[in-house]
Amino acid sequence: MSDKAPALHETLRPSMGAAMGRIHRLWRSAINRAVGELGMTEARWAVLLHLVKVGEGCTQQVLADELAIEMPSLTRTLNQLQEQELIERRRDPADGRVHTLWFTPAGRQRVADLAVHVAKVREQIYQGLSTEQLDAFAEVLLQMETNVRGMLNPGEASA
Amino acid sequence: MSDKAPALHETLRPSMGAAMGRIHRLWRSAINRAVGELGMTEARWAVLLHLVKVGEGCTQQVLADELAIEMPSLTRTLNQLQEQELIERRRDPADGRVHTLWFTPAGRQRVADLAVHVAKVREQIYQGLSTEQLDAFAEVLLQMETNVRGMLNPGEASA
DNA sequence: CATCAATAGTTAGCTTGCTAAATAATGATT
DNA sequence: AATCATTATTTAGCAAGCTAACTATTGATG
Repeated sequence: MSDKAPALHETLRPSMGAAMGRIHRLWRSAINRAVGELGMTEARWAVLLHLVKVGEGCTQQVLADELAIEMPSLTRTLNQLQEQELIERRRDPADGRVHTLWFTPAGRQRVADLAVHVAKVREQIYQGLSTEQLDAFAEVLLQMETNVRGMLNPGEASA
Repeated sequence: MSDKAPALHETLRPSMGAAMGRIHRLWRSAINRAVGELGMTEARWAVLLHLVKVGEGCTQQVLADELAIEMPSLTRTLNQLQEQELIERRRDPADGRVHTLWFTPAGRQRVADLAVHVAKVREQIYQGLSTEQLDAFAEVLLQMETNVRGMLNPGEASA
């Protein structure tokens, strides 16, 4: 018993970034499967979800930052969502460079429909995990996101 | 005190999948920045790292599953690594369909060099988090990975 | 008010994920 | 031995991330 197997974190912690990568790919695949029939992909769903989160009327810049994707990626996905008539861009009368983003009525309805499907995937991924575990997990995610954002943008206030 | 703000997990837990997506993108960006000078990308680094993990001599199939990517994605990245003379494919004499994967001496050295750079990123991402938090986090990651893999491949033993 | 740097968004083209279909080798069955 | 399904890998082409470079608008400065 003097030389027992290394503790979990000793073997896993070095590659938790890679683990998040794997889980993200697997999860994306599960979401794509769940929402595909509604003409949706994980990328499009993520945009809709984050638009709910930051609130209608925001700029593309703000939404891209919230999603942690670059503007050109967002532009393409917004084009698709606009094509599907789920969102619309409106020029800001106060600043001609800016587009603000809004749901169409169909878009708002679609978000509600999708949320049901996504919730099912969520439940399955959380299986076997306690509320305490999930809370602790959420807290670490928050801290990590703050840390990486700070690392990539060294000269920025965090709020 | 009857109507206080919702607990952290109440607001965050619904979108932890999205949070992992954001963190993965941000982390990938940080890794790309850290290893770019060595002619490396996060995708290539991940392949090297997982080849260390599963061990030389494994098949592409096994490595792809471990990485949670599809075979065609792996094929392309292996081509690049072979081009850089960091790994080599050997035909399995016992089964002509199979390629087994091996590091070149340069490849083994490169992994060691890269690990140093990646470790620096890791330290920054783990800032402000205790050993206990990271252990708990690792455990939840493990469970989630098991859950999603099970969800995507319903008819498979897990080990 | 003319110019010039900064900002929001787009376009073009690369990387790396994916699925579908092709190729090649194996193993089971007649 | 000939055929046929299965398995490992590759090829081809789409999806969605990225950077670099472009356009249009703003706002600051001479």
